[in-house]
Amino acid sequence: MELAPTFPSPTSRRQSTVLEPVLLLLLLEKNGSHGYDLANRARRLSLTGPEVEPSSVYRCLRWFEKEGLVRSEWDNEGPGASRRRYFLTDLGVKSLRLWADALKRQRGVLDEYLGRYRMAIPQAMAGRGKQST
Amino acid sequence: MELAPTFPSPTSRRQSTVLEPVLLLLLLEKNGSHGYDLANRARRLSLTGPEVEPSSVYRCLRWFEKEGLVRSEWDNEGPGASRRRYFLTDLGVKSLRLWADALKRQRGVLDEYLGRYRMAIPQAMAGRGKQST
DNA sequence: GCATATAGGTGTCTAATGCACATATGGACA
DNA sequence: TGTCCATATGTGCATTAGACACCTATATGC
Repeated sequence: MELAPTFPSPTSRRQSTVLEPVLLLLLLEKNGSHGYDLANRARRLSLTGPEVEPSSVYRCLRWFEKEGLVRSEWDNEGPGASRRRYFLTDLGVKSLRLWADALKRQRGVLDEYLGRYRMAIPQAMAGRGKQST
Repeated sequence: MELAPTFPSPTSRRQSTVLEPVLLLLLLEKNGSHGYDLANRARRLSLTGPEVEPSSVYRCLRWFEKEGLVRSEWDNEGPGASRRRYFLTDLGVKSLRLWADALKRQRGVLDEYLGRYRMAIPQAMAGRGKQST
């Protein structure tokens, strides 16, 4: 548990609870991506801050493959170390669709949350002596 | 990790990673709430489905108190078992404000995610033979 | 030779939390 | 009286995610 998301964070270091839908979308956008590239592109879409652990990405991708959401193949072409390229399966696309539906609902809840927050916070500010920020 | 949020969920049962801001807002809306009531009201604002474990709520509230985000007092008035009433402290309000800021950013990321999803999904549907739904 | 960027991992420990279970009060009802 | 249910608050255990440290390998620049 965290005091607040971007706080000095007392003990916890929990990161992306929502890596899965991000990786699935990035694969939909560019099928055949490899882990290192996905880890870099995931930062822009990360719901929990711009930090994305590459090791978490690799593990997630292996889990995807075990569950049949992606298949992979080695790519030894080009310079540098070999890349393992990942490709979405039909099941992967289906999973992504379910994730997207859930995230739409989440956005609805988020809107309700923020609306209620805006309704409730002014009184609290007044009642406690108008703290700044 | 989950295949998808509302899937038959193979192994995991992870619930609300975002209980904290919900409870803080509910306390702002009705200061002096008790855990059982918060658990019921939290279902409407839960980002991960309508299930909210009361035990998680109680544990979260005790953690809040330990961290100084709330203070509590026993209420033996009225019928039934005693309630422990919780009151936000200034630190609790501050934490809520930080959470709200983070959730605003999250909604921005969510918007980008859903926009990119809508851009990318039609091609995938066409390329794979227009699956239904 | 050595650092750095790219690329892909494993091992381990901690924190979150779902589930089962324990406790107590008071009302309904037979 | 006894039993059941709703309210109300918790604890203990086992599973799980994930942060961090660490390891390997290739190619390029200095």
